[in-house]
Amino acid sequence: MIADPAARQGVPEATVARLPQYLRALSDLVERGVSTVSSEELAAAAGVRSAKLRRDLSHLGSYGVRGVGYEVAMLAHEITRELGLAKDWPVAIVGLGNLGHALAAYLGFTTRGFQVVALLDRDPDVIGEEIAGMIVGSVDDLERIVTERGVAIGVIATPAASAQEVCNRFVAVGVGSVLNFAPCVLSVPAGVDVRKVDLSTELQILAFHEQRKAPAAQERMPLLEVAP
Amino acid sequence: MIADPAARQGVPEATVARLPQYLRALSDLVERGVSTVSSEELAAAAGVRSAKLRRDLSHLGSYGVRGVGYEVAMLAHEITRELGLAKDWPVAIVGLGNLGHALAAYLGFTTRGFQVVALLDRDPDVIGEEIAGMIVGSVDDLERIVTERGVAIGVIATPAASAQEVCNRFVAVGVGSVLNFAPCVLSVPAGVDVRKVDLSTELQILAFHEQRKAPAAQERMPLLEVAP
DNA sequence: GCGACTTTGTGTACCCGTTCACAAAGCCCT
DNA sequence: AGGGCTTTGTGAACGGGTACACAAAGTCGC
Repeated sequence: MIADPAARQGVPEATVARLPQYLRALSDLVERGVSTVSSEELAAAAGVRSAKLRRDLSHLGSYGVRGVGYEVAMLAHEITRELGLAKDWPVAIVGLGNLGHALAAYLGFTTRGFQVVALLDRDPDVIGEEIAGMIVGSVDDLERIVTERGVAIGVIATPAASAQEVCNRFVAVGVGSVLNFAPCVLSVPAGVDVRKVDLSTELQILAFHEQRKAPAAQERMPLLEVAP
Repeated sequence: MIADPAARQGVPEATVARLPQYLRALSDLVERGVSTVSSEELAAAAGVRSAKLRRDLSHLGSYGVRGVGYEVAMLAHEITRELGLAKDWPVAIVGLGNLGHALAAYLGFTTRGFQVVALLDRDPDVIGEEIAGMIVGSVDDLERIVTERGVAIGVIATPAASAQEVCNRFVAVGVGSVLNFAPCVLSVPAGVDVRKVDLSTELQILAFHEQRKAPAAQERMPLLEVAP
């Protein structure tokens, strides 16, 4: 029942990327009133192999009891803390077209660990509009608002042409993490994290695999023969 | 100037995931009228190292001329073909809340290689609405519409509770690739591809890194000292 | 026509992450 | 109290992907 004495340097990036999934699965279990879960069960709920789950959790410390499993509430708490979600992070969203609108609604209601504290757009028709209980401000005030409200994470949902400029302004006033929905690469100084979500990229990857499957009449591909 | 004689078995998954970015960078170059590009330049535009770019392209075949670089239009064409985007893939979107709405608008106008051929929802208030030039149909007609219109790629933007059911129905009528925006894991039979896009997961990963940076008053972390 | 220069394509070494398989460790039942 | 059962945590082997560095291959100037 010792906490985490020495495991505190360096959780692998691949593990970090899966922690949110584990956390979601654990939340489901909490709601269903389950108090204990084995690595096998939790792994199934999160869509991974149990060995991988155990390896991942071992990087956080040694929660879990041999012969029994993990205590759901306690593990959820530990992952929450590890991810830095014990308190809410102030988030600003720039660009409130269709996508920005959806993001504002989604983050405003669904997600724990974050609080949308600013919605900013360039279009005068959009400025002043109320979305998810918050008034859209002008992107001209970005620096002031970000500073005042202590924004640490910026979400960019503008067209690609504006994304780099918005990003630069975010970084200049101390935003350390950027989530980019614009279809372009952003340059940032070292120490700033950028993650990119790109719908067409995902679809194109699917298209690649789909093409391999369908024996469409465009190329010979005697890759493998399946019994008919 | 030989095409691709033997390189046709097995492009690594990591390479496939980057091809869309290369394609986008190449499209930008085409618009700017650039006709030739070196691996160094293209890599910079796509945000990767040149060695990685060359290794990736070598998996497609040997386009590119030593001492000169790659012909932009030709390389773009080859990547397009490799990704299976030579023709448009018919796509269906299920769930037209805020996010589905944004996706429909985005795919309807921006993206090449795909054509939205069906918008489906369960809510009678949404059915019949026009979004991006297309009328929303009833999810009850999913099987008929998907079959009639030859949908190969399904996009799920429903609440998590409905996602698995929609997915099952997609798979049952032959949809081979699913893009899932619902925050849950989907079970599919072998041979079906699922990709997941999850906004809160991305934010949580950023929060993790942000927590490591900010010397917030919650844990000792003398990770690195920067000159003030 | 040839030499110098540029840039690709790749052999090689390395590193991160995954998987296997099992010993260590705790609980439960008798 | 102790043996057997269950499940964790991890050493070790493996595999895919990345980075380095350079030889092969082509262009351009003279």
